Amino acid sequence: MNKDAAATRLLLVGAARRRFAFDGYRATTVRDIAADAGVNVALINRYFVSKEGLFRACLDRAAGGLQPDIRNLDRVLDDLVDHVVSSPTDEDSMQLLLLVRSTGDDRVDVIRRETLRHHAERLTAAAVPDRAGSPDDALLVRAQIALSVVLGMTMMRTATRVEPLASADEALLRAPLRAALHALLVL
Amino acid sequence: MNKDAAATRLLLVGAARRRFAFDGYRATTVRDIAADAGVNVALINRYFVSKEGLFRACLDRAAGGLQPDIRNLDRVLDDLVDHVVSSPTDEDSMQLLLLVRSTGDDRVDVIRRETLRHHAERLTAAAVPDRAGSPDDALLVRAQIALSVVLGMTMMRTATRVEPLASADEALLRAPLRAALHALLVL
Amino acid sequence: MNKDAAATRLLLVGAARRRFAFDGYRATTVRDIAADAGVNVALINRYFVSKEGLFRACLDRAAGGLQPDIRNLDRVLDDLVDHVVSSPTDEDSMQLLLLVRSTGDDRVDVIRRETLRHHAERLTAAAVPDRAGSPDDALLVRAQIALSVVLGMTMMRTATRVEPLASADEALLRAPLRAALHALLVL
Amino acid sequence: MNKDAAATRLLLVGAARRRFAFDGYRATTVRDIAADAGVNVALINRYFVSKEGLFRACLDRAAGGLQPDIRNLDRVLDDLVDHVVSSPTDEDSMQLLLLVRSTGDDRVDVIRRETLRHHAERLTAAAVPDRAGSPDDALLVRAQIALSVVLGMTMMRTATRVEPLASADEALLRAPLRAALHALLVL
DNA sequence: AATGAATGAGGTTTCATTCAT
DNA sequence: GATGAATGAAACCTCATTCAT
Repeated sequence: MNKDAAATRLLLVGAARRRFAFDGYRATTVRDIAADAGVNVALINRYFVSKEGLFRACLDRAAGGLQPDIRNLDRVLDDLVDHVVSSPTDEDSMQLLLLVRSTGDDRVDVIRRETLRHHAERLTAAAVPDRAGSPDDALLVRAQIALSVVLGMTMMRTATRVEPLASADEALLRAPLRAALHALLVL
Repeated sequence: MNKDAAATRLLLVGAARRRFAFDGYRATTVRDIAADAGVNVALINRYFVSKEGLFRACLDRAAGGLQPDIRNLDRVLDDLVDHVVSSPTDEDSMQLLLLVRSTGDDRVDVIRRETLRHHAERLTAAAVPDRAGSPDDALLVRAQIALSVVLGMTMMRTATRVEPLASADEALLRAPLRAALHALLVL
Repeated sequence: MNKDAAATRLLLVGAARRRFAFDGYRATTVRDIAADAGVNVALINRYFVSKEGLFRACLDRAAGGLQPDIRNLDRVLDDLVDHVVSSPTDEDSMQLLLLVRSTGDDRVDVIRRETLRHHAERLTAAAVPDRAGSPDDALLVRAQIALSVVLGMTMMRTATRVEPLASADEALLRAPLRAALHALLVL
Repeated sequence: MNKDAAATRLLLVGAARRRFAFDGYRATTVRDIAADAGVNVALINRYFVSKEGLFRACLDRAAGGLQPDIRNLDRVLDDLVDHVVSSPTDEDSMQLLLLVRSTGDDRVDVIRRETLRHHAERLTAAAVPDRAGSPDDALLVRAQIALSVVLGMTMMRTATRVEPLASADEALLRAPLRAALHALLVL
């Protein structure tokens, strides 16, 4: 019995992120999460009020990752590629998946969409620094397509687990992925 | 009160495809599907044994779509692009989404993965006709990344509905999407 | 297995009225009610949406009873007395108890209070027919005190079961009860 | 952080009486009581073993109130009337309510019934002093009906809050209430 | 003595499925 | 063949209580 509340919360959020990202919101039960975290189910409600509250907490942390705040487009592309190639193993790789997992609650949906839009705006800022303030739709669409690539691949590799993509070596992934992103973001 | 069994089955599969693709497997209830189809709930079990059986029937039909059986790579790329731009409105646009919706049943998962792999092989065949019989992993990976692009965008447009991507005009989508696919499949 | 929906609803409402009146809203579980009615628990939600919906349905029926729509005050007093003396055995005797059982839901509380007030107004109309339209507070208070007597005794006899009151013979109850009501309503 | 155990107990019993009387036993949570008392929840179990133990402690104190140990019937009637008119505000007014709040535990029920019966006997002693030792059922029933009046009105005024009764002025209540009690207890 | 963390039992509700007409 | 009724399993959540500090 661990008597550290903060640690327990982290345990729960960690377990929840994995389950939500991998199995989807509806398919994961709070008992699954609690079992993974090794704590009692009731603590989910105690600390996060509801299953949805726990999901929201996962989103909050997820919003932190995938932050390309550098002005160097090359570095940004590298980050995106890194994000994908590390996907089945890395902790952060599930953050993007969380953003497409629906809970059925409208307020959560709004947060999800805003977060995704925010990421896209950051990408456009990196791609066309001089027009950073007011990106037009054409640019945003390109950025969001780029995010779609990352998202689609992460799904295929982690959730759907299609071979050979899922267990493909880093060497096989980097070149084509970078080519695709390059075609989208470098004008 | 439709006395034509075959027609009822079609009605159910149609409604189920929409629901499964859009809301996910767990989030859609058989009552939703039956209501959409305008038939009695019990008929789902009568005709498809179980909810999972209905999903399997949707997969069977889904496997039929997205068949690039032409040897012309240009046409194939056009088909993929068409698939995406028609996504929120078109009936067939949800077929790919079905392939990433998990049911929790392992046997269904196998079918899903095989279908996706099959699609990838067809894509490689179109890309490199002379090596059609035995594609190497590098080619398959490229094809699956291409599918990931289509898949990721379809999710963003239909399920997640991120703007401006979701309601972007065809004119804004075609060029970047085609560029990305070109970078992936044309060597 | 009874396949008559209307009959099942009646069964449930009947069992619920007894339980709610006797044990109180919070103390009665939907499983208790379903067991008493001899039907499956899920039917409560099917037919009445929620436990609270079932309670509301009980209130609706309860509102029908205890209707002294006769202009003869003597008859009205007799009715009230009858209501009390029949209390532990009679079906209708629990209707007044329902009106003081709180659910915690504010909307239900409003209904309860309105129903009680409505009963009081009817009583005043019987007591002072010529001022039926606009009873003043003094009259309403007297009527509500009379209702309190009926209510208090019903509680004591059915829920609390204090002896000798609970099993007191009709002969012992009528005279004092009627005297009290007379003192309240006959000016 | 009160270091005085006795004071903490009083705080808890006070808060519990209010909650139990007003909301009922099942509807009040031990956390509510602890919060009202401003102490930690675990102390309820520490000092009173269980929620039921706390209720029992409330009953013990409640038994002390409403003691018409005077031989003057007029004074006794005044006390009863006072008890009712002071009901929404006064601390002691909830003591009678406690006596009709069931916990579901049979042993507690016995205590409750005995306490109520005891009160009735005291009333008969005041009404007919010469037969104080062995009251017959007819007298006890009259006394218990009188208690029912007080109880019913207290419920209507505090728990159900029916208007105009709940906020009726003392002047409007005294006369009819005394008339009813007089009809019951003065032979 | 007091507190916050943790637990387990039990409550309501949802939902896929089966039964009977 | 089709329908509404009925069922049981399981999900989320609440809450009294116990544990460890």
